[in-house]
Amino acid sequence: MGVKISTLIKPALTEITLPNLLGKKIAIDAFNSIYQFLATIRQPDGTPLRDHQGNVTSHLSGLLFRTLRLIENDIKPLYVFDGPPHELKSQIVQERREKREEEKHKMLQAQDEGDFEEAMKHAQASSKLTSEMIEESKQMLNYMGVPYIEAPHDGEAEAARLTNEGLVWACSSQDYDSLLFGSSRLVRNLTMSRTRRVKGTTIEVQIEYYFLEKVLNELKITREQLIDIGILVGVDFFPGFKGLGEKTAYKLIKENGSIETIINKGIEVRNTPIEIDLELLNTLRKIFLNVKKPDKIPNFVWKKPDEEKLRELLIEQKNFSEERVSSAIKRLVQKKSQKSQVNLDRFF
DNA sequence: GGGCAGTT
DNA sequence: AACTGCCCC
Repeated sequence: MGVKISTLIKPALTEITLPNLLGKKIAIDAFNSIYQFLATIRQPDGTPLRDHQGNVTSHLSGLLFRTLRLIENDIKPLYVFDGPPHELKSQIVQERREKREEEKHKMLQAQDEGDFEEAMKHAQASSKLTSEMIEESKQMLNYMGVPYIEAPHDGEAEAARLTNEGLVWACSSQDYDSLLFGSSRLVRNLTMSRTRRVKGTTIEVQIEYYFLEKVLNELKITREQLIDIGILVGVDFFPGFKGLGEKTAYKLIKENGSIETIINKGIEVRNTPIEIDLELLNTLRKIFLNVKKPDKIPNFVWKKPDEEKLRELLIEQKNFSEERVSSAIKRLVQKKSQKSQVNLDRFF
């Protein structure tokens, strides 16, 4: 659950395709990506893919084939995992845990009643990434020869830092938080652009590219003000204010400049004055503005896959079909076809 | 989400 | 070649 500013920053959106990212290193928010696979790769009644022992394997299937797709398009993925969370995040995490429990009940109920569509909805909302899933994802990436790092704290913060240090070209996540962390470039929907079926209707899914400078120029605000907007609507470290969405938050910041002014003027939203402890406000801003550097500079390389280990993990342990794994490995090892460079100078 | 085969 | 539907584990 990232910061809800999608409508606000839409005017700064640039649509791109995979060939536009040819040769680029991309820091992928691992947690966000793996969670997405776990939530979406399911049978029509909401049941995820499982191995013979009943362990969920949806995340591995998604991660394997997505990563493969990127490599085939000459994109260099680097997965960034979350490190220990900030103490302010724990509270929000607890709330999400409770919400998941509720959703699980609703899913089981819907399955009993035979309402598969309803079951699917709640199955997705009750998805939980376990530490085992994280560990085996790392292991598989290792065998694939794809690098990953663990962030000092927030994965998106580290991905933003890597982008701004020039160690990768952009970061990729479905959430917009990396922009608050100052990332100059954010890529969303990092997948083959194609039509997808959502609730009976087909929609075109395009890769989205956001350039922070363009976002700030369009909105005519500073990054500090973008962070204030985030705090008002809610971020991973603070729930925001009830009834205060992105439109109102933008209007308030545009008119008043900062949260302090809003507080001082005693501005009310839905008959409730906006109040936040100034020390907390300062702490929240610092989380986004002073991203901690890791103790040692991350060193990442893309290697040849370990075919034997990959086969052992996926075929023997996770019961993937031999044919699928063999073809995946073949694609992984094969010298990538030379793709024509698509000039994007006018955007970048 | 992505592979793949069957269809137009 | 584009599109649809089913399956993957």
